Amino acid sequence: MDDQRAGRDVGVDLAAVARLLADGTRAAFCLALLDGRAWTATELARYGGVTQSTATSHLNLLVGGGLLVEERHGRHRYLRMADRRVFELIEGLAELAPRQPVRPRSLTVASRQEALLNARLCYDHLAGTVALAVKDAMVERGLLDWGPEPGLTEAGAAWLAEVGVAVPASRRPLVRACLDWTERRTHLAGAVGGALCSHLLAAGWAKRVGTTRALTVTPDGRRALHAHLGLALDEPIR
Amino acid sequence: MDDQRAGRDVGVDLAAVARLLADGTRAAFCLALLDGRAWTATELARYGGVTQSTATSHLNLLVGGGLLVEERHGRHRYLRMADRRVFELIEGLAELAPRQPVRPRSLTVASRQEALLNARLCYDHLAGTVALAVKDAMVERGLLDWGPEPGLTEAGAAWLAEVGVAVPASRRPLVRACLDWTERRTHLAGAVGGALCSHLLAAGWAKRVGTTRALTVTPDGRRALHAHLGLALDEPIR
DNA sequence: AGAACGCTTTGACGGCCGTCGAAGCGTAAT
DNA sequence: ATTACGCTTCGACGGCCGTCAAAGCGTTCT
Repeated sequence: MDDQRAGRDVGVDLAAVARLLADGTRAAFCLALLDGRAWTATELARYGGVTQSTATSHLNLLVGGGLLVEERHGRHRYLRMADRRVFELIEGLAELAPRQPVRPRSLTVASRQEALLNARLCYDHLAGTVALAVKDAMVERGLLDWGPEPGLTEAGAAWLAEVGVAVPASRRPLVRACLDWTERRTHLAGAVGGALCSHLLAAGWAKRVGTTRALTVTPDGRRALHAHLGLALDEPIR
Repeated sequence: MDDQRAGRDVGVDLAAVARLLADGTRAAFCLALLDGRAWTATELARYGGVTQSTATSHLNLLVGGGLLVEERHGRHRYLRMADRRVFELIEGLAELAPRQPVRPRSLTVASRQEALLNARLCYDHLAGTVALAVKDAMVERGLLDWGPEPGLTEAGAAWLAEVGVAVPASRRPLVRACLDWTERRTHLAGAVGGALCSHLLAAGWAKRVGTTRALTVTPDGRRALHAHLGLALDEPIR
């Protein structure tokens, strides 16, 4: 009997899916897409540090394997996660993955990494540990509902007005939960998240680090967050 | 700038874990180990259709990567899943994996493991033909959603309460699809699967056969399954 | 003591696949 | 029309890794 090869005849090809994520570049793409947004092929190529041709072949594989879905608009190819199950798969992998304490090649790179983990832009809102702290504090104070369907409370609306955050009216949902790929928790997105982040920058409470997506909270910002949210942020390690 | 390679410096090495499962032989090993038992290296080699030396190197990788744990007893090397997270990872992969049509198994092989095929423990829940029958009946009665994203319906929650199954609250997903390596189909896992199985044993509806993973459904159990699910189980062939 | 068994090590072979540059194609901007 | 841009295709290179046979080591059986 060729029952000997039974293991290879299993009706499900696990390895085919795993192989899609077994490459560093493709894994990096998926980690980037964990933010739930749609990225263009070029953005992903740059993020992964590969040429466009390389990115194209990777993206073909990921789309063909059903992990990503694409939308063509003009000369752009937008890519996003196909399914909630894919999010969960990536999360499961991340849980078991070895954490490499990021090997700093230079001090500037190291501090930039630090800043990225601490606070950064995710689309148009705040991400990183600071974002999580802000969200937690807002939930704590009853400004946000953070159940299965996140929303802004009345107290939250009043608080925004008091702080001076104007939320532009749009069809965009007020509050959304965005998954953070460094912390693997959700932070505040949606119209409120965007407006709050704009205010942080406009009021000089946070500044962008160079041209990257990294942010630093200014001393003014720390004072303001403490005053309005009772938040005590540590000095960034420099 | 070397911000270009930002995606590669993320502190989590997803690809390292995925690479462990990206090989057909290693994937076959993991599918075999999905039954929660400890297999010897030789059993796995035979199951995967490779030589012992090949199996050794694969097992070293899987143990080194933290997916499996080993126990040495005399000249035997026993291997089993390291963690519940590993089970869930494999299940998650199986959900997304391409399905190949199952080719019919020979009668001799089919009758050989009749007892195991009928009902057995898979990790902490029920597996085998009985498990499939239970799952199918639950889906039939609208107690479970069994689409791409399996879930418990309201009727399902009510049914559990009526039957007397208490599902402990945890971060664990309520309902999961677990791949059955004998049937090549998915059965009920997750918190509900575990709780249901506990109840079967606690209520005397099923009993373990000796110290193995095999189960028999008691007459009481058959009556109960018929009453609650309209399930007509045949007498076990023995 | 001797034989059988389970597993590991070593070395060599072969194939798969990720990478790039260059050229090509279609869309959008000027 | 012309240019720029985003993406794809092609061909070639190179490295990684899964595979086996054979020899070796330690344990258990007779």
